[in-house]
Amino acid sequence: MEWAFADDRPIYAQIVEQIEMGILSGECPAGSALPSVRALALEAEVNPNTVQRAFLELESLGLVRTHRTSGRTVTEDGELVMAVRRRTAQGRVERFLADMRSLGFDAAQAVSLLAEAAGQQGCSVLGSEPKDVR
Amino acid sequence: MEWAFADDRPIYAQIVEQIEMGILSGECPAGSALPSVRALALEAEVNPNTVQRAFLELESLGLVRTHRTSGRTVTEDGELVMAVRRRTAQGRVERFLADMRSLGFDAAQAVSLLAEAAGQQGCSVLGSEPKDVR
DNA sequence: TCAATTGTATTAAGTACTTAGTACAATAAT
DNA sequence: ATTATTGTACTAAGTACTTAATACAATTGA
Repeated sequence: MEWAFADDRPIYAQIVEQIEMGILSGECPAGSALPSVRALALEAEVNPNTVQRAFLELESLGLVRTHRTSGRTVTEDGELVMAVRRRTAQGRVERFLADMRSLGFDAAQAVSLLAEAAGQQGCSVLGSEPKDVR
Repeated sequence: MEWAFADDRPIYAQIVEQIEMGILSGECPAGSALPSVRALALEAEVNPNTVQRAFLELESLGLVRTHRTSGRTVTEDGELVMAVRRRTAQGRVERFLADMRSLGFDAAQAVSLLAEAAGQQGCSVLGSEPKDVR
């Protein structure tokens, strides 16, 4: 993992998101070990307290389990992981549509632009006048 | 405008974004007047200093002009507005693709999910196993 | 001319995030 | 048993964001 952080959001929140994504995408399989608080703090070059806070949130989400003195592991509840993944994906989709609507692109145009960027065909509507979708 | 703010990002940044979107979408036409610092502070129920800071950033973006004692107006540089709109839209598209990739969806699946949510047809891949796209 | 409105500047205080440094309890490994 | 590693807890300090409360300069408009 790279552990690069933007400065427009708390670091602990970005650690939560990056680990969560690793779990949801299957990069960190169910039951696999996570780095210790101190090890991750060294690797990501942040304070141990910040890592601790991130882990606490991941536990409250149910995605991570703590074993008193033998570190943390990814949850083995595959159902939960899949449910969170579905919900997160749905949220991203809706946020994208809302963002594009704010920019004056309707849903069909958003799909076109995405398909185009995804390497599929599609004529560009990027230069078109904004639609009034309010 | 509604002026609702999330608590995970500075308020001034959210004001910048909402006004910027209004300009980029054409809701606030070129040359149109913007509310005064005090008026917007009242309307959005935030401190005038916070509004002032947001306006300063909009000016540095070139989207807003200040007239010493007669308020602020949207820039009349239509070329700039369109350029920013294109760049912003492209950024949203790329962020969405990156987010979906982190969740284990490839570009084609991202397009499918978006088309589905946009009201068009398309079979759901939301429940599928994550693809390893790293 | 005069009052109101506008942008702007300043100081002070409170909260959240982050870092630094230290310490303790529990358990795994030797 | 002893050592090392783990999670956890705590205090202190610095920075950024926000609010509050004023104040001043410039210009508009009656």
